[in-house]
Amino acid sequence: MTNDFDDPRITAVGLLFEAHAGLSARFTAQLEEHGFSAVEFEVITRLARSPGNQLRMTDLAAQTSLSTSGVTRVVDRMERDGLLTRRACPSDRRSSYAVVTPSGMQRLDETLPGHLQMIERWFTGQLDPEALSALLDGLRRVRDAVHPCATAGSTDAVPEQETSAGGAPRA
Amino acid sequence: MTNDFDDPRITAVGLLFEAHAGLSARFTAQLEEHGFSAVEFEVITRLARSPGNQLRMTDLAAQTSLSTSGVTRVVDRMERDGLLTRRACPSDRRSSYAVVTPSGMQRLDETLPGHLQMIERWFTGQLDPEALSALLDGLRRVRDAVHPCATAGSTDAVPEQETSAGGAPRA
DNA sequence: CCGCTATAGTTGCTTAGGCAGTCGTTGGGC
DNA sequence: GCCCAACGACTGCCTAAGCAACTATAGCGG
Repeated sequence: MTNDFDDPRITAVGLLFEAHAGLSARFTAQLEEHGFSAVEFEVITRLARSPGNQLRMTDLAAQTSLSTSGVTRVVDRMERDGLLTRRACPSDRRSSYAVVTPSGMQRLDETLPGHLQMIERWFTGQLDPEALSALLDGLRRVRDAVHPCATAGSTDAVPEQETSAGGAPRA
Repeated sequence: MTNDFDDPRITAVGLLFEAHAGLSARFTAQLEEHGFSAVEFEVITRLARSPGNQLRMTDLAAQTSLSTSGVTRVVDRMERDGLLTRRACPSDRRSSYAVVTPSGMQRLDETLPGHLQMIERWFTGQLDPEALSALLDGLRRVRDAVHPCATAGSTDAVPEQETSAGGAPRA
């Protein structure tokens, strides 16, 4: 059999993907304790850090890796659960906003500290500061290269904010 | 609003997840040109690098991040497409092997060079050697920490092989 | 040797999410 | 002011995949 499967490039990808999968699993477990799926948590987080705790559906789709129909459905669920509300956009009657409800903010506040602990425990705390920053530098380079322009979202509205989870200002 | 959302830990995770998402998207596009989904490619790769180009269904489930029922269905599809076959396990009549067919190997051989190019183009080639190895070191540390023991798979059969995509021997 | 528990694989049911098509809205060209 | 292409959101239909239930086998204890 061809041994191309042992190529170091494959190994590298394997490492990245497994680290991602492992972290995802840990996070998912903790988030579920608070009634969030990973997607829901991402959605509510993106909303919560946006001005007015709201975003237009399309922009939300751009910032998450969901399609617009995916966003419609997630917001449906979260609205049903009382975490979000839809609000009509006054300036464009086609658009609507997804807004975090007080109850949603509360759930998020309850969830966040634990989530940060998980990140520290399984990710950032695993490395000494310089190793961590080397890792992040590398990731940033890769991220910028593959940047699907998907995560950037609402690009014309906030051109320089990049990803906002890995935005230039502090990353 | 609480500004915990700007926490550098969140940023770090964002970076890792976005790099992953971006690479996934690139790879998926290229793999689809050869008729593979990402999952199918992972499955056939794991099989192809196993002795005899085969694995028991359970071991395959352990090595991929699929459940056993997930594996059943993927193998169903790939068998239907002529890429794999099921073979009864002589020593345990409950088990069955998934085996890569010659046709499957051929498709894989056609796909692999392009895939390696994609990896190089979007990932490993983005960094100079030392930055890359720093990145990989960091990822390995994280991966080992979160190691879900899922990707390790067939642990009792091949205890030291780790993940085989990021195995110790060469990673 | 018999039965009991654990294991391998499959299947029914359910949910998530994508694509493509629809409907209402907008804004530019004339 | 009118028309039409583009856009935002939503819905129908489909596939993927997980959980739990089920079947068949294995291997151990008595």
